[in-house]
Amino acid sequence: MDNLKTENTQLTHSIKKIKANGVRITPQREIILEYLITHHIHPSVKTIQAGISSKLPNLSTATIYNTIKMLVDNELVIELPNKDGGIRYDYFGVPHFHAICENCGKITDVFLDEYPQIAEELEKATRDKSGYLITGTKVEISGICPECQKKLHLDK
Amino acid sequence: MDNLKTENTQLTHSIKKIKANGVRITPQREIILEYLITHHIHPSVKTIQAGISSKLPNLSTATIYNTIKMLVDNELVIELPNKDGGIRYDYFGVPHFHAICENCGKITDVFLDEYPQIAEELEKATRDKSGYLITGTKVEISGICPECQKKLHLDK
DNA sequence: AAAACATATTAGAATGGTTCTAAATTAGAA
DNA sequence: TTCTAATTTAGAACCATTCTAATATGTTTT
Repeated sequence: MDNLKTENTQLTHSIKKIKANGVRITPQREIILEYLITHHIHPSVKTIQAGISSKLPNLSTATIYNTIKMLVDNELVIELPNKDGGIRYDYFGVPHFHAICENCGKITDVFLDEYPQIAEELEKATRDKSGYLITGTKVEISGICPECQKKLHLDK
Repeated sequence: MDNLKTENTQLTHSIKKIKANGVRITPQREIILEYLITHHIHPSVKTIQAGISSKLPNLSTATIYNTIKMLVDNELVIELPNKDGGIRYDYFGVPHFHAICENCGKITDVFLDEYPQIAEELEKATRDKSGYLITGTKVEISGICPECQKKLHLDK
């Protein structure tokens, strides 16, 4: 497993980064962070809670929300609010954007070599035209995923 | 006012488009649509309700939600879910993207000549890499707006 | 123009994700 | 080890959105 080493490295680096900002590391925080680094399913709070319930059976939802807020503040995680009022989360190690299925809600990562340049171009335009101080860019493509195309008989 | 003619045209065209899809035009629907065409403030449902309360004092929130759903289905309006659990709406006449202020929540339109090409490039990559059937693209740049930069003493 | 019917509107209740609160616990510094 | 501020917890509160069932209305047909 090549991923394992990478993910361990990411965990170590992320924890270092958090500590450097004067934030305490608790077992809850480490386990939530590890879950996000090792699960690229853009989980909701509920999904995270279910995913680590064996390790932390008494974990409060408030703790998950607090931890995520901390991770967002430390620029390790981004929030993906959806139309159903919920929010899903994404450990943002490598820059990428998202395709979201309008039928089943699945979120798919899209990695594109040119993406960082494109994001920079959009950010520059925003800076120039609106005077914003930019902190981040999010691209979301809506559509129907291959599985749902089949289900809905939309496939060729 | 050059805008006035444009906005009237947009209203007429939008209503025609809706009717063509077999949807009834009611006073509520027309007033909500007109409000969205003439107010580029990315309003929430509450803001819309307040904005047209003089014309429709007894308007139910359910009607606003229903109307917006219809307008989204007819591709006249896009939804902008935010982190606070609310959704804001945008009449999407001319393609553009958004800058959102992390401090005050304001959403600012950014118009860029190259944007349609950039969106197409991102959509092509998504089609090729993920097999999605694409229906739309959303770009959101996070940052601090000029006013909040001043408030927060972040200005140069 | 009137009747008929499917569709839309309304008020208020229900839902459910997120935030708040106050008490108990704990990480990390001294 | 002791201390203290930060964190966690359980559950209540909040609030945007959705649902429901009764009422009203826009279109089509006669």
